[in-house]
Amino acid sequence: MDVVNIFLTSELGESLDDFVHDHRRFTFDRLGPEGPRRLVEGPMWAFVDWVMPDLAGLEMCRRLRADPRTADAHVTMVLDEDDAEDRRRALRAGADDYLVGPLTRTAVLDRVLALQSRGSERHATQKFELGALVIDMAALQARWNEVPIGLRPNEFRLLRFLAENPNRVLTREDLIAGLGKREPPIDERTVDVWIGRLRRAIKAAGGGNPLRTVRSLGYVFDLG
Amino acid sequence: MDVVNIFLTSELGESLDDFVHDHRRFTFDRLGPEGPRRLVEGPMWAFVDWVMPDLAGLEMCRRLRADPRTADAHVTMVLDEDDAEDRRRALRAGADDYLVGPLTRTAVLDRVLALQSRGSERHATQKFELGALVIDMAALQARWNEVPIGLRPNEFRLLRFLAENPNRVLTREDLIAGLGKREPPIDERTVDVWIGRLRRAIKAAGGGNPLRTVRSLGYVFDLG
DNA sequence: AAAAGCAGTCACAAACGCGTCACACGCCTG
DNA sequence: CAGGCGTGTGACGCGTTTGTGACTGCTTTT
Repeated sequence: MDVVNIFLTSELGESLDDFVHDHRRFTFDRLGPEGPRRLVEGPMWAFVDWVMPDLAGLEMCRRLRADPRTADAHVTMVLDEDDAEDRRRALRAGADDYLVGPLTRTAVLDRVLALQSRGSERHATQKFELGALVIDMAALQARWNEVPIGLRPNEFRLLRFLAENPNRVLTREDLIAGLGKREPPIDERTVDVWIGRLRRAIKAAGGGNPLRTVRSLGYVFDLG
Repeated sequence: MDVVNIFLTSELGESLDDFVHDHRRFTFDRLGPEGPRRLVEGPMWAFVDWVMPDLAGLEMCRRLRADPRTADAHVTMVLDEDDAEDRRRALRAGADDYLVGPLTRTAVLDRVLALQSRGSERHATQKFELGALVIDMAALQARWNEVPIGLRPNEFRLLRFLAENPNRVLTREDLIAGLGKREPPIDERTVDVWIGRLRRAIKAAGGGNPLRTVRSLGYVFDLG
């Protein structure tokens, strides 16, 4: 299930903690002058006050838009009063929406729930997570506990295929076919070398050995 | 001097011909169902009616955003009445701005002149900041730690497209398509030369190398 | 205990992919 | 029209990747 991340510029975040506790799908964080503190996954909403302690709200809006981490967040500006000129400026600065009046708990939740129910289409970046191992299909990169694993193209494909069929013995034939190698027919013993290289790469990144050998049959990606 | 290109969905274009004649800085063209007819250089504005003969205005908005030729145009939607829900939909479909009421000659000119004079307050997609790298779409210039990078047009477009999809492997095919090159079909190996030239230009400005090669797949703009 | 079967590892040659250069073509400018 | 600039392409060379055979050590079978 996707987690919804909400960033706020006001103190309201703390008063929402109980709500977060009850609804684990939500995450709240307060926006500092530099933008979001954490890098998050999933849908994001930002609520930006027109006036902020260290920074004008408009400038914050622009920074959120300029920062690729938050470029596609839904930004709602909070205006003091319903002034047409302010509204225009907010939209121009990159806000998607605005909200008039003080930032209250119900106002935030209403807005988020309303927008969420409207099923916004988001580009779902494919990403596997198998314990400490994360396979990022967009960046074509694998990490073990956030440590990048230096994989060669074939090794990456192999790891991906194994991770897609966890807890299942894959024969050498399966693996060769799974990597789309047809021509010329690959010697099955070559798979052993692939596995060896993949294991070494994972170990070099400080990882364990999720690849178990099943004698006379093949290999398994062990989950848990 | 830059020419300002304006696209319209209504018949208004013809009645603006005299104005164009007097002010050679402006170019008007009517938007067909497929998007702009001509490929133009320089700042672009598009005015899209809420209702269009062959296509819903919202769909046109999305197409303008999706088409790399017009992705950074300033899109203003023309609403029939000031409905909050319509406004929201327009903005979500990619519009930068909206305008209530019929599309008249003065309304168009006012809007364009107002936005143009307001140079600094542009939509956020006009300025990226990725660490030391800043891409200023308005000035069509990139800087590394404030040092301008001498980029040729194609290199600028390439950098822009890469920076818009950070941490994501883009195949040579993606890049060719992303730069809107169709005719004649570009040899994929040409992309290597583009990348090489772009890297050299960045290095010449004292910059690092944010462009990572992913062997046998493509290139990534590395963020952080 | 010997023999056969199986997997891990190494070294190496061939193939592959990429960076780079020089050149040709088209375009605009003076 | 000459010259400069931007750009696409073929060609060359280098480093990396990868499939394979050989050797080794462990396990199972006879």
